[in-house]
Amino acid sequence: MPTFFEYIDVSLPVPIDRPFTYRLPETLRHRVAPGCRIIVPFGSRKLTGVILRAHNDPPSVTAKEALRLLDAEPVLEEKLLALGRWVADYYCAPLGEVLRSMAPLTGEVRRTRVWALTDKGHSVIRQLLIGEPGNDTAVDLLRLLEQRALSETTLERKFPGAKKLLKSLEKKGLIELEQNLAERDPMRAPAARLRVEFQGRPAEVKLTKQERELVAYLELHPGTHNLEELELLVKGASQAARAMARRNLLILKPEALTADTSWAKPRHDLNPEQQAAYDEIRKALDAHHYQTFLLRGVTGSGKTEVYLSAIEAALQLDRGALLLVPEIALTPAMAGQFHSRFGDQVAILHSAFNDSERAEQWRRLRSGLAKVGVGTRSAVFAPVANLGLIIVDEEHDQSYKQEETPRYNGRDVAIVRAREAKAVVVLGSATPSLESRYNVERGKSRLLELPVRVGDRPMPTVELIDMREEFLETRQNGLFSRKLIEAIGAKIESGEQTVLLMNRRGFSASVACRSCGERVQCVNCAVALTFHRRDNRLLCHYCNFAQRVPQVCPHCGSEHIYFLGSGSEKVEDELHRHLPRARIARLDRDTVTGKNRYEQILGGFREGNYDILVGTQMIAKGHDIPNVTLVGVVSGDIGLAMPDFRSAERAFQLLTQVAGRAGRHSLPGTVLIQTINPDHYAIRCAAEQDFGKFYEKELQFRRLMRYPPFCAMANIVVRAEKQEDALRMSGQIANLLGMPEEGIKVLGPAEAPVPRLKNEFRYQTLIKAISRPKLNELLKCLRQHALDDKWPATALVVDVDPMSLL
DNA sequence: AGCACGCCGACT
DNA sequence: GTCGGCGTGCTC
Repeated sequence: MPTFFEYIDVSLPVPIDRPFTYRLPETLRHRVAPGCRIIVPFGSRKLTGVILRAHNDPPSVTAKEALRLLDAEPVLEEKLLALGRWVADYYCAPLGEVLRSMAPLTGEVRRTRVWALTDKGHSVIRQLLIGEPGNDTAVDLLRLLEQRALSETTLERKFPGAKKLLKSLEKKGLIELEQNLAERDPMRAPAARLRVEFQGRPAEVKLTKQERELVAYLELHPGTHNLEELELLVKGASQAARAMARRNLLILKPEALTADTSWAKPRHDLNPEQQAAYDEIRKALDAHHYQTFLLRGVTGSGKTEVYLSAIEAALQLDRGALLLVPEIALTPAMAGQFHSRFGDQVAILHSAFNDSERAEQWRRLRSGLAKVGVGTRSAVFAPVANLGLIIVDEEHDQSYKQEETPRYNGRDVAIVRAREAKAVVVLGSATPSLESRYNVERGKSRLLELPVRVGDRPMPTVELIDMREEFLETRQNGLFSRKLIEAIGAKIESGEQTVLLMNRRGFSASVACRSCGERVQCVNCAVALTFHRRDNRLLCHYCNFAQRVPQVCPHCGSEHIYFLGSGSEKVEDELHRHLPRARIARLDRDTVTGKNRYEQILGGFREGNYDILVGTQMIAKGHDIPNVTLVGVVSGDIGLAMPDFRSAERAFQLLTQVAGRAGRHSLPGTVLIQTINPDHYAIRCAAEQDFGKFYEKELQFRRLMRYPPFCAMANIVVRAEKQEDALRMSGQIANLLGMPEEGIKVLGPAEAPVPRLKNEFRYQTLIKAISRPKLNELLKCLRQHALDDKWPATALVVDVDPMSLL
């Protein structure tokens, strides 16, 4: 093996599924290795890619020279690179895009384009300076650029309408656009993630009023401060601090991930069921074999304690561990729990972190400083050394599936990664996915059960309320049954709290015309707009398009507009009417506006500032709220009618999870589910809290219909702005799949459930295959066809193992 | 996906 | 006449 390489093959984050060959400058020839990131010229751009191979085979085309190596050590070590290849192959995604979503550091280098003076520009401005002070914008602009190259946005802010001016100056050859590879400026991080360090009054510098105020405060309060908190105490602190940091008058550094340890629970002993589950996991860890476990524990059965003990066991064996959690579960409180147990050995990986924060966590794991990674979906790629254990909490959760290319499922990637690493996987859930549960029957996974709640707390009692009967008895088509209102009222009297699920946001589901029956639809999507009363607008829940409520019907001009169906906003509203004294909080995407709003609202509820928490499915996954003894479900039916083979499973999971919010501490809980389908098995099984029965029923349906887990499935969507293009392409799909071979079943192509989305027409085809390789082969054919026929890069969407068909 | 190059309508 | 619209084609 030569130690000098002239060429490298680089995978780039572009939808062109092949590596590109570059020549290495002399200085880099002995320093490169597969898995390192490198900056290369690509067309007129500069891109960061990952080196796949270093070699000495001259390419057929002349190779450009690579620009800059970013890593001395591979950022994606061999096994992770192999995992990336597996993901690209299995999910039919370009390798470059897979690697981009694996290595968070790719974004560390930001591409900016800035306007800079040309040599001619420099000389022109010098001549002008000799003359009179200019009063024309072009001159001012050039003078500004003489000091520093600036981005178009910055210039536009200083000189409104600068865009035109810039173009004409470019024509005159005075300025040019320059590629600027700026390292991400830490000072631009949000205030919440910055800490101010002050070292005493600077000597003899002019400060603005705001800066003086900031200095005054810092002098009175020595030590370091979080910039966001400072902002609340000193007006304009953020701006002043940033300005001062640029002049080196104080130091701004990224906030260390200080965990909130106030929520850490003392370690308690495992109960017999937990101990038994732990023992099994421990045995597998000791054996150093690959093994998957399905840990099915009812809500409140203490799965987390088992996780913590298992991680401890892995650490004792000197192996690393990964814990994956759903998006919504990774909160400071959760991070705190792990921090207090494992200290600095934990690295927290969250998609909301910016690149430098993520890079820091990656480095800690890679260097072995941290041995436990805790994070959301993409954390499955975290460089944990000597990986021994991967835990996937709430494994059924939809957020493990990435809904953009590469459309991987973090849970499934975890299993593949563990198999290669001879590691143990623990999939935990109160409501496992059908696939995972079925894998137990197939012998691919071992079942561990926690059938009772910790501390012998009883399961909540669940009652169905038949809203059809309610209507017959009251002749009123209200949102709430008498029973639910009475129950909530009683809880307010006794000082206990209620959680109320309404799984649709907004005020009313749609707006329709009494005269012609048409519903008001989104201009971009084939979807009814939802009325949001707070801002008195109609909103599209798919593309966020908003419009005023029309006075007359847009179709027939009639004035008889009316509102249909209800959402969480209306639930809150009507609740105020029924229970005027109740203090109500609402938790949905409309009220959770900022990063902290979710915690704020939930925190306020936990502290007892509210009697009732109304919300969408967000509340089903929230944290333990001790004083909640009543859970109400306004409509258990929403979602059941969705054209999706998983709708029953999802309804069951949601109802079971939300029911689990009731009575988790010393008080027993009650759950009231309103429904017009009380006989539907998903609803009945949820009411009986009987996962086993639901599993049997649902499995029967899936087997009959040959849905997963009884087939390998993919959803093919073609999309185009023009309907004719979309139709043409889907016609070709139909031709290609017209005579499917044995073991392949094709449904479609047909209009997608939302035929128009974000201004694109969409047609979809479901493919069910008896074997995974057959499916994969077929999908490769389709992709090849799209390539040969020169379809636009985004026209074909291949979703392997789809979670949602929308 | 970007981004450049290239060919047709409304403006100084 | 030009500016600038976005269709088409390439990226080692």
